[in-house]
Amino acid sequence: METLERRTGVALWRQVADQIRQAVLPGLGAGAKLPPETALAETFGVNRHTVRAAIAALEKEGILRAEQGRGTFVNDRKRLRYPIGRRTRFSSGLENQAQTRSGKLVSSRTVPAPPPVASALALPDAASVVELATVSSADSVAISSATSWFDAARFGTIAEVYAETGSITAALARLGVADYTRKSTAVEARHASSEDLSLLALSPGAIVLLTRAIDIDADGRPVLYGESRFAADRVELMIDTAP
Amino acid sequence: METLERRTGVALWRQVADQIRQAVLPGLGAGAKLPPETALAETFGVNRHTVRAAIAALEKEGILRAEQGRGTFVNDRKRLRYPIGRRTRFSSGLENQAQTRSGKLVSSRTVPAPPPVASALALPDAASVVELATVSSADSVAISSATSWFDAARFGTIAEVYAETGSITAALARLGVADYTRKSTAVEARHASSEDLSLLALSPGAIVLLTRAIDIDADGRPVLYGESRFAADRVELMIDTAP
DNA sequence: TATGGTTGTCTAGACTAATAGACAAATAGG
DNA sequence: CCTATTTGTCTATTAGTCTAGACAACCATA
Repeated sequence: METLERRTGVALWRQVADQIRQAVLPGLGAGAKLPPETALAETFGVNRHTVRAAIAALEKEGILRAEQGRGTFVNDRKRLRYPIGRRTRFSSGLENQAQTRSGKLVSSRTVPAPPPVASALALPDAASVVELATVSSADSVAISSATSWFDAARFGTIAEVYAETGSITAALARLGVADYTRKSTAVEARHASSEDLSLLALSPGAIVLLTRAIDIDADGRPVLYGESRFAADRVELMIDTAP
Repeated sequence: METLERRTGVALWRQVADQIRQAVLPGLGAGAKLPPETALAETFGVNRHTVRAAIAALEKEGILRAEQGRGTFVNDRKRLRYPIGRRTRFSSGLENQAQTRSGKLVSSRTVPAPPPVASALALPDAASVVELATVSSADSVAISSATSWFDAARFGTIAEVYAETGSITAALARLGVADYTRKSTAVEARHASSEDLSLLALSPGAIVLLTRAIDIDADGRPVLYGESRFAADRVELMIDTAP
């Protein structure tokens, strides 16, 4: 617990905040009272002001709430479980966990396929692809920010259709893809970029889960290559490996 | 190129180092030459000395090598792809990507099952379980730190057997589980705890991919519940959703 | 209402991080 | 052998982080 490292480029208050978030909070229920600042300062071996900076950061993230004279308390914030399997769909995957789900088009453009995209979609190198930037939300909380690429020859109008429907599944259906399945998913984790910070309304230093996925139609043809960045403090990925 | 965030408790030189490691190096092969410090400073929008601090950190990590008068070069160390599917195994999953794989027992103890463990293993609430803390490495680089729980009534001696073999698969085989498959896997991402920082030799602020998994035997009985924490800068998870 | 416990605010000083500029030292190429 | 390029070292200044102490503001409760 008290293993903080100095002179490593990460401020002590941020290390304390990270440890409180992941080590202290899981042991306490929602609404529980945090130990007083002086006690935390002693257990972490830092000054009380350093603990205060950590708590202020966690307060801005919305997971703590300090009340003068009473103490500091844990806000309830459970993570959504986002299922990933052969039939991965944003909306239906969260339908039991959120009242409303929505997708918003941030931007779209048609570009020559970058090499990894061309290879994922099995297109020639200079092929034209539609690039969609979207943000998906559940109960009006932004969950993920995604960039998706589609073969422009086959799905040239998908941006307009997505803007109307707010759903990839619905947009593909209207463009003739009755069904599609997940071919592969890779997962990484990194610090959120400044763009994702604003799209997902995160605080600096926040983590995103990044998935890179290929979806194929019933004939096995790739229809979509996408990179999704999930706010790691709002979502966990539930991987379904059932046959 | 991503923008840098100021006043977030993470020093600019560390952010630059993280971005060079994650974004710049994958685009360059082993032995490639990095752009000169002045050019990097300009693209990142920081002072040359800040870039130098970042390069010095990456040099200490062993992934860069600066030579006066010539330039700075990549020592290559690409991310491993760790496959997750119905038959997830540490060693065989990485056999094509690393010369040597090994598992080391950090500690073990027998405890009453915490509620989530009992529920995952389908055991009564007060059942006794063996808790194993292990670190797995590939080519002598620590890849993941794991905590695994086993029914003590069935696998009471697994700690000793694991310590000998360095492999969960081998240990289970010797205890009568000829085969097992992955029932479920959940993936989260978080900042590394101080314990994982030291076990995985990471720098503070580093990210880990956390998987929580249940493995079952041929009869469908849970044999193991485990939490693995992968160093996110060394591994990506490759999810196999094939039938 | 008096008291002890807790968070909020302020000041001050030591240390770390970031910027800026100048020049030395080593290398590669003409 | 020059010259341009690149990394290495040094000094100085400004901004941010951490520590230390003191006290105010607020709350619960005896």
